[in-house]
Amino acid sequence: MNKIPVNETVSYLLSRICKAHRNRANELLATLDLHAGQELLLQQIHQQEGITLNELTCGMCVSAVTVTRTVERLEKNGFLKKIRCMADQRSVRVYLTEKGKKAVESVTEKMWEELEKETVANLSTEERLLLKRLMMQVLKNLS
Amino acid sequence: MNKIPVNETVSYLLSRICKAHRNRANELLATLDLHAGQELLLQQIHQQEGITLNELTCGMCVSAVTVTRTVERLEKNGFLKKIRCMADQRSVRVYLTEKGKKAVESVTEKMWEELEKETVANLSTEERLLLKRLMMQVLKNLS
DNA sequence: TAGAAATAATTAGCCAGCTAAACAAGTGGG
DNA sequence: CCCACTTGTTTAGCTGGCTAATTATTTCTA
Repeated sequence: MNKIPVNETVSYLLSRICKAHRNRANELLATLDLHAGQELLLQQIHQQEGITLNELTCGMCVSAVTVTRTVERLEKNGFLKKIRCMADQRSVRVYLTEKGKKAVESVTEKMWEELEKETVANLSTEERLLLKRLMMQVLKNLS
Repeated sequence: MNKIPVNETVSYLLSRICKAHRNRANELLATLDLHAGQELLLQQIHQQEGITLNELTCGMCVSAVTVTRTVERLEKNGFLKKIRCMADQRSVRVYLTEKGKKAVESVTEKMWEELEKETVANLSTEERLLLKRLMMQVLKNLS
């Protein structure tokens, strides 16, 4: 490392992209009454009805607290409901409401595809694959 | 777009990397008593003594509220001090303390370089340049 | 010159993220 | 069986992010 200025590093570029990406996601999600991160949680629940908070914590790679609170807010807004598990009283299972199911559909069609389209715009198919490969290496480095 | 599963998109990969990168940054910054984002703010101030909050807002690409609050916390923790500008009573100028100046040095040597090294590990010089180019396109797409 | 418009910062409240600690339930070994 | 240990969730409090509204100051226009 030869003292590259901070603002010319991959890290700096990453933090800038992260912010821009998240902001764009939030813009697209606003029309669905959702916040960045919630949509992925809803999709996880959609893939596994009755998933536990613990499973969500692992699947989302976030802390248990974050899951608890996000789920709380989504329940309050009518997207899901939590039910304590009778087989294991420590566990809470989560189920989508009709509103939640509709939201998941909208997330996929109106939000995620649009976000992805914008994110990889002006990149050829080859460049997209290349970008993915490099990014996977970065993710591996940081995990 | 041919209905790529969400978890195979560049966007999803991005959000995962963002989280991992930010967490790693926070780990490295914890020893310096700083939080992700604060270090870049301190560096901006270091580059321009007496920078205004408004200039920081533009330079950091964040909201004025975020700058106000982060600066508040950094002042409280002794890294900087704010002084209202006499020429324009609306403005606040920010100056690093000795503690703040030392922190900026440490940020560069003990945190940012380490983070960058880990982020681009296992990538050749060519791959790094390529990654930067592709990422710049992504940033441009999202801005 | 006076008042409207613009500007800089702050307040209030919402969000996802985190660590540490606490609480309740479950497990397993002596 | 009993209790130490583990597990799942929640509480408490901190952070950077945001929007909308507010306050004080400055600028601009008629």
